[in-house]
Amino acid sequence: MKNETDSLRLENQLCFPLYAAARGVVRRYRPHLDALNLTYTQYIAMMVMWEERLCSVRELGKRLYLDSGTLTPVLKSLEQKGCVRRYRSPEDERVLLVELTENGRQLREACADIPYKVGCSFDLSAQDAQTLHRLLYQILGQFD
Amino acid sequence: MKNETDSLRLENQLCFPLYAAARGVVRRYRPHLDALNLTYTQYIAMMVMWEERLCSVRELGKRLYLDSGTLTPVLKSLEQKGCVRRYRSPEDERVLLVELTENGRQLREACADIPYKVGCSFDLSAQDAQTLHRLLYQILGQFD
DNA sequence: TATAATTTAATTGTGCTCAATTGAATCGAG
DNA sequence: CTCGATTCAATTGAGCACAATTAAATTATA
Repeated sequence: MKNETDSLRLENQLCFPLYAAARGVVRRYRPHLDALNLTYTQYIAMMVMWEERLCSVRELGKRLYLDSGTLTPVLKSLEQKGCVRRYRSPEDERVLLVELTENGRQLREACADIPYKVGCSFDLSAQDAQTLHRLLYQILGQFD
Repeated sequence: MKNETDSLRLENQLCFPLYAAARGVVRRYRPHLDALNLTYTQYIAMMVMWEERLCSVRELGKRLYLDSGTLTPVLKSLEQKGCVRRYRSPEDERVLLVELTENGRQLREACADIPYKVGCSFDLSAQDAQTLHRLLYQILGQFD
């Protein structure tokens, strides 16, 4: 039987373990990404670029649930590293297109084993991972 | 049958929905916390204080999976608002003790309905919430 | 067509996260 | 007791998250 006291206990919140686990998992990626001179946000942005090759900032933001305030500096940094090109769409000058470069494409091979390595570092059964995946996307679906 | 191509797809990662869902959930708290002039990090710090009343920065950090670089400014801000007091332990001057004030205690009542309100805004069955909770703590347990 | 509304990305400012470093206090081995 | 190691919090610097604002381009409407 829950009351106000229980509801404000840290361990009864969903937000807390969610937030802490997310940061912890990102921390596990860091050593692998450091070696490739990538931040985590740059990495997930590149994941979209590997799938799309050409993509507007807006589309990228929708996929990643991030706005231009976050993406603009991330994409500028990726451009400086030569992973993407950025240019205004000729059809609509408001739209900034981001395009994968050959350099960026090659980075994908270097990243190929990261998910496996990080995945192995977690003691989570395939069944549990799948359940977690499903529940997270169920939550994410409510942010559209 | 998975290959490198699949493993680097955004939607096959666990890290991505975890991170995005965590931020989305925190965003749902924001309007409620804004009304009380609290940030999310201040809020979870207060949750520990409501449970402990007196707690070192180190213990707080262990509970929240945060270090002093994050906590120091958060706790200073909470002190300025009059929610906690901070003072060095007489037994060990290295240790900074954080103590709940009467003001801080009263804040708890004002926060009492936040978990319920936020919880209601998610379409997640009690069963699913419990499963998610279990899986997240299973992951968190690997960060100790 | 003129202008009002909308869309898009960039910018700005505040706060969080984290790694690395610093400095003080304490502890432990000799 | 002394010196080196450890512990603890604070600080610093880099990068991310996000709300709010700005400016330009486009679209819709009167």
